[in-house]
Amino acid sequence: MNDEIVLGTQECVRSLSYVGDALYVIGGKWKLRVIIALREGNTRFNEIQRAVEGISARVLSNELKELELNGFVRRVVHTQSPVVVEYQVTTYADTLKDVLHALSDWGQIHRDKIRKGW
Amino acid sequence: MNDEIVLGTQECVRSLSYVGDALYVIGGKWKLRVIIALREGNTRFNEIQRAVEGISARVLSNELKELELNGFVRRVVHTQSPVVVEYQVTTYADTLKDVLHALSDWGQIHRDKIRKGW
DNA sequence: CGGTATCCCACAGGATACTG
DNA sequence: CAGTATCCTGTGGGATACCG
Repeated sequence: MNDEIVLGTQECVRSLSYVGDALYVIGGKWKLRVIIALREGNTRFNEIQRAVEGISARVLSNELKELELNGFVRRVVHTQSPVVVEYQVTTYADTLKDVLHALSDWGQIHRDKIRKGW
Repeated sequence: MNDEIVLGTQECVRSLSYVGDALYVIGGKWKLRVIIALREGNTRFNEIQRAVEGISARVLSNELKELELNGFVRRVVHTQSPVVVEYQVTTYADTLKDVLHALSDWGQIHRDKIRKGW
């Protein structure tokens, strides 16, 4: 088995377009980070903002709306006082598990490479 | 085995930063697409440009330079006439294999979801 | 707490033209 | 073919202030 050549040309062409689709929804600087923070167990707005270092309230607000539109997040308002807003990851966000793992693993590989000075 | 809860809090914190690192180098609209095109077997500048739909020469040129800086690509000039410039993926780019697969698989999942109207 | 409103700007990246 | 040069625009996103 040669696992260097993992994709034939046809598969690559399709891959190119699938990856394009993926990047379209989960690309950008913040989307995946916010999802990770949510999966980490953060549900409240300010909690998430603290978890995702560097994100502003405005941007977080926008990201959460988009994530909701794309079915990754559910916004739940508990109307009993005190009124509490919760952001819950949906099961659909779980489908990103492999992507998240792969990226995290690779980030680790890359960081090591940098640290060792190549 | 509960594979819904895949990461503990500590792991997630680290994951967040690793994914951050990863996105820093391979984030953006074009990087992964260019790498896929290269892995697909395209080596010449115009070939790559044709494979990566929508990318302009200016942007492709920049992306290739950055990818070279990050060790994903090797620029080889064959000085025998006719002079030919080739872009070769390095073995380091192969470490992205899992990321690419995960993204491609997920893109497919997502496209299906959209197609079915959720 | 959970946001919104405003203002602002750097920069990714598009369009087009041109070159050795 | 393999780019570079120029010019220009959109928008992602930072800073700050404010609100119920």
